[in-house]
Amino acid sequence: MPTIKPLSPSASPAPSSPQRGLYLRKQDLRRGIELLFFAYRDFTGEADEILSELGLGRAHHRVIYFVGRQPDMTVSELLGILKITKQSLSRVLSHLIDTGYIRQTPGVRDKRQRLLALTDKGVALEAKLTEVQCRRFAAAYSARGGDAVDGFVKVLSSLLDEDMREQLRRQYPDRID
Amino acid sequence: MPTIKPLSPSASPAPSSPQRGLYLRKQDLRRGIELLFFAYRDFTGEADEILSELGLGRAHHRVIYFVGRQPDMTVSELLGILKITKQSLSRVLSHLIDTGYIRQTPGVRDKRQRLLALTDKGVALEAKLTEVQCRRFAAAYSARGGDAVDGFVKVLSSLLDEDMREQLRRQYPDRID
DNA sequence: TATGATTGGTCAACATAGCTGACATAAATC
DNA sequence: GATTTATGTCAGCTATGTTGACCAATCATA
Repeated sequence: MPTIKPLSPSASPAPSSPQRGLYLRKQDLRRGIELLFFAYRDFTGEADEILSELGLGRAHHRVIYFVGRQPDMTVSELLGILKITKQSLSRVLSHLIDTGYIRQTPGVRDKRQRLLALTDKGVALEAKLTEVQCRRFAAAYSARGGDAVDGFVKVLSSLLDEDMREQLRRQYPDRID
Repeated sequence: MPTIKPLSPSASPAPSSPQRGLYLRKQDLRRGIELLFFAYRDFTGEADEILSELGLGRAHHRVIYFVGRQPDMTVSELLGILKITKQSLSRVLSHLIDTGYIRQTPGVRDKRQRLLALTDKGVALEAKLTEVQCRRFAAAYSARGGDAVDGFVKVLSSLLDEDMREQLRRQYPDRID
């Protein structure tokens, strides 16, 4: 059983020390980096398993997730969220349309647009995937409480690129940040 | 500034409290899911750019990072952390050895082992990459303060698979969790 | 109305980074 | 001596990203 050894010992002052910026020591920053990596990997793991049984991957999940979140979104909007090329999206999106998870309808205001929405089959899969991920988040949130959740959200949003923060600010106008 | 919604009462509420889990609403959980996705993507973006100029990818970064963190680790240990196949690791690791970022020395206790360590060139790259990532974390941590950092770390660690949490508990014996 | 910009799609080729399976070698262990 | 362990390697497959070129329908406007 491989294990990770502790980082080299430090002066390790008391965690409750009033010293400002104590959490900015190199090893604390590295701990954050590592936690983000491991947490992201574990977080996506469960959904990945469900998806692979259906012959789908994480890229399909992202499309299903965001289309489910905002029905009748345009391809442009989706590209703007995912920040991948339209060729990459096309491969995945075409497959989801062919296999009946997503349907397209021409835009009303602008007939060039293809408005994306989940089919019933898509809704069912989205619900299943979001449920396992929400369950993990709910467990973590419950275990740590509202103040921790608040800090979690704050720090994550500060890790974003500035333009992404702006984008999310518009998306969640009533939330902290 | 938009109104900040009270996410929860400060101290652990009674399980029967009507305010319990206010932050467990579906939309708050989805916000967490999305933030984690966007933050992870943005977080890795900067390092990815540096790497691509050197003809390296994120997989190389992970190897360099963890070898730098724990010099003379074995291949098995690295596999246990990364949780990829040895064939996947081999491709990346061989390249890093060929290009002089990592060196191998036979184990002393067990001569089958190949102990991995960074060369000077590897140390320099690791420092550069870790520096940009630490800078981003330091900015986020400073902006939000110690309580937020504390919550961030707590929630992230609760998002981990149980075996991973156990592994990290051994790694950071003196930290919260 | 003619022109140019926008929205979306497609084909081809390529790179990275995961995977499985089979097999090899040296060293440790029983 | 036989078996297990640590590591490496070959071959091939898959998923998901990239560039570049090009096309069609529609919209906006000079």
